[in-house]
Amino acid sequence: MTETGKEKAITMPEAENNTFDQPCPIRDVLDRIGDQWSLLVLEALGTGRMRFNELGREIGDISRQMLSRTLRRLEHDGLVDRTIFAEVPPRVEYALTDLGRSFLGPMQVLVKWADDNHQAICNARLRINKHDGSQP
Amino acid sequence: MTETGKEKAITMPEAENNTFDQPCPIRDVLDRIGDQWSLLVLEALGTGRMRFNELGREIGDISRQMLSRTLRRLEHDGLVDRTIFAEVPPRVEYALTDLGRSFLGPMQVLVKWADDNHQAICNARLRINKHDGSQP
DNA sequence: GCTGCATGGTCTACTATTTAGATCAAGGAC
DNA sequence: GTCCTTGATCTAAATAGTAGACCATGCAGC
Repeated sequence: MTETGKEKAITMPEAENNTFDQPCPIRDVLDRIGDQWSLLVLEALGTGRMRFNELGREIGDISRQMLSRTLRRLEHDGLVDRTIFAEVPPRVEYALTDLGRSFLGPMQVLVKWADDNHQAICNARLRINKHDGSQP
Repeated sequence: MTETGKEKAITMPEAENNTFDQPCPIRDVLDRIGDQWSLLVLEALGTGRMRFNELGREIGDISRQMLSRTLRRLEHDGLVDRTIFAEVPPRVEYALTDLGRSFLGPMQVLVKWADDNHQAICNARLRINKHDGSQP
């Protein structure tokens, strides 16, 4: 079950879904950036170019595989640029492209909302929502 | 090995993480709305109040379990309001709260970006990114 | 009177994704 | 010679998500 001959996304990172049969572009784009890590990676890169492990340290709790995969996807989508320096030990730097930078604005709006409404959300969470069907 | 600082108790819907030891509110909020489904649910509810199955049909490919879980979480976070009508067959309607509605603006910005840049992303995807170590 | 349908979920069994940790390659420090 | 560094990748195990069966309830049809 674990290593059966199914070549899925783990074994073939290159063979991602390239067919754009998504009816709506929003859905298509949200499928990519709406995951756990992409926003965080883009936010981290918003502060400037970074190396792989530096990025991992900045985000804190991302596994190397997911960092690698997320970066590859963002690069593939044209949001992130990857530069390899032929040094030893190897150095690889990641930076936002123009397209990637254009995303910072919308993301900042989102982050601002999160910041502004964090307290309200905390309050809602602390209020025990008992749905015992209290019908007046 | 068991729990090293990061507990995301999604497996236990009742016992959600109520401790706010997240250093940054952005991270805390993004952990909730930055998943596959929350955005889509909020977007769907943005058009008006809806019943459970209606919502599922609108989104299309969400499992009932995830829809239920996502709605419960959004309700718990105070973004969505749940109204049960004591009828048979049972009727449950979901609607955005004021807090939930306040999120529509930021989301629209995001959706607009997705819409505007969908083509650029498609172009980037179609361009085969071969990283054969071509250093300048 | 009994069966079947509709709704809003939940439970279970399976599948897919994510993680943790080992490993790799290659040059430099010791 | 041995170990350290970096940027990954591979494997095995844990976790998250899916599809579909199932539940309760009142009414329509037989």
